[in-house]
Amino acid sequence: MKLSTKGRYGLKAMLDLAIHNDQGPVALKSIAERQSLSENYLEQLFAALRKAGHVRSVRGAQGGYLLSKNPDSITIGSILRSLEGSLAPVDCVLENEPHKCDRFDDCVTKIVWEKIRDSVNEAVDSITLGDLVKKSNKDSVLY
Amino acid sequence: MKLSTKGRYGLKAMLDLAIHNDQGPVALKSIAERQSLSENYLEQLFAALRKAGHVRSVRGAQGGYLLSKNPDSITIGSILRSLEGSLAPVDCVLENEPHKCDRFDDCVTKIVWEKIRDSVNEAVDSITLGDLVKKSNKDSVLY
DNA sequence: TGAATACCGAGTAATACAGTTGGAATTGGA
DNA sequence: TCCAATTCCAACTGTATTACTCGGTATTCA
Repeated sequence: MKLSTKGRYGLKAMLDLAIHNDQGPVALKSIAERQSLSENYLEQLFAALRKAGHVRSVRGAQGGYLLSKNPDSITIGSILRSLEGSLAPVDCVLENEPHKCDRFDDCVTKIVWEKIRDSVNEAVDSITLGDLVKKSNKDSVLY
Repeated sequence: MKLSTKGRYGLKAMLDLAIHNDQGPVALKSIAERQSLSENYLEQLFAALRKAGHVRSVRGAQGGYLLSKNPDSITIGSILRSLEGSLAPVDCVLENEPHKCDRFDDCVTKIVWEKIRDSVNEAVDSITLGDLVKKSNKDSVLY
């Protein structure tokens, strides 16, 4: 039940971006340096975040990434799901296209998986990127 | 954020055991056959379940496993945690010994990880094995 | 024009997962 | 008393996933 580095690094990077967003496009290089992450790896994560509509890019010199929405309207859940895929604990209760097994209709353990899925989604959808920005100390590198 | 087969198979097996528990020791072979699982693999899972105090074993011919407690007092959470380890989404918010990073005290994303951890634990601890037994159709193999 | 950037696809080393294998110890029943 | 059925245990192994790296192209600002 561990999150992969995609979700962990991606959220850190999005928070970094949100904090520096008002200073024009933020280059991945600067995020990578501040957060001690691989710039090359961040490229992959931002490709997914861009496809999900969370960020938009500015190419060329002095380019970088900008949030495409207000931080208050970006939930942590939408960020994590765009990077990790569904947060469902097993494939048979995927939100969109559940991978049905032959016992699907009579499965009792499914109750458990659905409850986990729903409570995780509820938890991460109840926090926005804006919430985290407000809680971080903008003058510090520590967040 | 997927559960491994340990948690999935282990819960299935525990439910199977709970349903057949009143008929004396249940051999892993029979659980494996009913649930289409590897008997050898189940051995590993039951070693963990035994150490956690959920089942007790009877060795020798006609031996097998028995629940060591009433199904109503075994939470799904305690089963899953004994098989999967902590259900925390990242190591820095492990319940017992958090793996602290150098930004631990000022970390904002930690808020998210703690919330996920707590809501997963709450979800799985609110269901007992007894609840699942009551919901399964004992006459059917389908559960 | 050149440096700085995003963009893209493929390659790779390390790790974790999902078992298998071979045996030893125990016990009930023929 | 011995055999078959079972738990118990510790390696071993193939496969898949993760967490990146690498090399190159496209774009844009100064």
